[in-house]
Amino acid sequence: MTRPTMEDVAAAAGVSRSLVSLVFQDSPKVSEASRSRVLAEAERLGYRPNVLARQLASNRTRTIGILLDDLHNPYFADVLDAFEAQAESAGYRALLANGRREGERESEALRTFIDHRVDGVILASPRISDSVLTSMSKIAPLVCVERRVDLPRIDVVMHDEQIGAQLVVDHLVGLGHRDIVHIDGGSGAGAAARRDWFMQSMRDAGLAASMRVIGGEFTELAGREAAEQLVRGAMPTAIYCANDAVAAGVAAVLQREGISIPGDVSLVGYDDTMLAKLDLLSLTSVRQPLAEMAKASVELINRRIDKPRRGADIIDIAPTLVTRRSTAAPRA
Amino acid sequence: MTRPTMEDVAAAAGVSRSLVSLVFQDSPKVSEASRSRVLAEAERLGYRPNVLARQLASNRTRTIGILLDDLHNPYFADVLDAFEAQAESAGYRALLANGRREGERESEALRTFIDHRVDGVILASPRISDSVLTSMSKIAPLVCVERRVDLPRIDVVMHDEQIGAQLVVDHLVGLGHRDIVHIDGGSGAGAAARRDWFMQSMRDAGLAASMRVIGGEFTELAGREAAEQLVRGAMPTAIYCANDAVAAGVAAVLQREGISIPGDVSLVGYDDTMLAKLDLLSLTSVRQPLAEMAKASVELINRRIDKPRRGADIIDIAPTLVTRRSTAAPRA
DNA sequence: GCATGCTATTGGAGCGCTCCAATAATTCGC
DNA sequence: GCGAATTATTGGAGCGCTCCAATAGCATGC
Repeated sequence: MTRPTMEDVAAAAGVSRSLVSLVFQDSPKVSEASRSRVLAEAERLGYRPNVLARQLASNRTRTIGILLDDLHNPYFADVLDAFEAQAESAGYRALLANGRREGERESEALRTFIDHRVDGVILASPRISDSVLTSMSKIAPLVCVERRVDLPRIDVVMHDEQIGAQLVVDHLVGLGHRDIVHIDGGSGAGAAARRDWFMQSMRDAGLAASMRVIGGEFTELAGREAAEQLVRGAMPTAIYCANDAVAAGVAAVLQREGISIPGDVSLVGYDDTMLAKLDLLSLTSVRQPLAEMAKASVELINRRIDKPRRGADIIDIAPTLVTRRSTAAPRA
Repeated sequence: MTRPTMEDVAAAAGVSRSLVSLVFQDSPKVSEASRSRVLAEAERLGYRPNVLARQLASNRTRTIGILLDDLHNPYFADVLDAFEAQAESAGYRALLANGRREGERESEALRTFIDHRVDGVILASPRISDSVLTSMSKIAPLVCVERRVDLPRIDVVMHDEQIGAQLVVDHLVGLGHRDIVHIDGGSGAGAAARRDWFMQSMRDAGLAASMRVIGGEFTELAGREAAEQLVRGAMPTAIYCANDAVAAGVAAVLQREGISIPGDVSLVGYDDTMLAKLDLLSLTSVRQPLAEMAKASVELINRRIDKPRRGADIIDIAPTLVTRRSTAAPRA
């Protein structure tokens, strides 16, 4: 299993190793004749450049690390798609890691990225402590997505929670709902902002009196528990959930109780994941502008590579609402 | 952002670079005094070994590539968990890649792994052509999971489809079902085996006459289409789906038609993904023995590193059935 | 025909590490 | 207390590449 090196290709093509190197760097100052001869020999020998050696010599890996909090959450599969595509179109290779919802594991993965000399790291909803983030940010450019850190050299990309809340409330109020409950994400990342903007939007709509918030978490189980509570007490006409998983839990309880969606209650989720698209749920949900967020993130990394000591940027991008069958006008 | 090297640590600790190298390899032949001095200086300088240089010099990366067909399918998140954990406990680092259900992309990702000199690659349900597999297998050890290739040097790990089918049929027949429909996975990987063993199990149960198969695919949409067909024709008492996504599609149609699960029809899925666990579905499903499969895969890679020219192994591992609320005795 | 300015090619140093053979320091038996 | 055996440390070559300064080749202009 010993593989050919540049030296071998050079010898076969009757040129120097340097020339072969230039060919594989797509250098314009190689004659057409040499280029094609080298490529032909490389092909014949089955030569592929050794990325490790290349990276070591050039001190540039052209690789971005993408750290995802939880690959079990279908939302992160969407995040991955968008970010991987952006990294690639900017000429980077993407390395993935799975944080499994533990700050400790995430820190470990971040260190692994740094050991591999990635040019930058994108952290999606990270749980890593500020102190680890700070020390790592001195070594490589870091971008936090969907977590609003306030640290000297770390850029942040968010989707605009205020607009998300407004879209939901406007949609529901437009349909005629007044009695709206929000099941929140508890202490999860972004949960507080989501809840606060819901309340603000309700107040703006003049519905401060009829708004309610139930404590939850970003899980299906939390959705079931919150729904049990509602079923036993006063049902609203619409339920706005912290994410799609919560909405799935709510739907399960409502179905069991014979409460129809959207006939009796309208249901709204957040993140527009695969769950929302299931025909079983067909859930109205807020879609994050992942493509734009990804684009902004990669640009921020490029900017920080050029200018490492720049102050931190915070970028907010507007989400959209995807309406499906889970919302309708309330019963008259 | 210039980082300290071994040389710097050696100078600071007053020893040679070789000694520092030995310390970071956990060599037993370093005196306790030197070891602690070196580690202290490394810590003080914030030194971390350059993985690239290490890998280049040692010609061993201690890294395994894990190639997943589709990160949007929650099944692969489970696969990832199991395989990543196994790789790590065997002392490997795991690199991930997302094939996005396209053979071409998967080939590209496989090449990237190979360029990075991974010690081996685990391919989960790959769509890569046999010719690419063959040529890559000459460069690095490859293990195919859940795809039964028959190529000289490529080991295969499968879960046992025959047992899976038997578990399902035995469970349903045990509950009293006789009229059972299978919605198959069409041309998807493993679909044929799943269908064939269903038919065989039905025959073994003496139900050859009442078994039915409907053509489908491994998607929710396919499940809805198949269910529409059943609703318009003769409903069975139990439906066994090629995977959980298909079952979710079936459930959506049945719910809309007011057909109760499991009151009117029992429903069984496959893969025991997050979908099956949703309370909304609470789906009886076949669970693949991912931990064992992962363990076997890593062992096969180790064996092939030691003995590259070994014949190909095929390993089958028995799945289990997870029963939930979607199955019950048929109406009398 | 010869300096001039090109462009195409080359050799060598160096990236940060590992590994090996050689050397230095320590321990042990008697 | 001395050589042998053992243990700890070192220098140097080499992994496969990039990058730079130096050189070779070659058409121009006069």
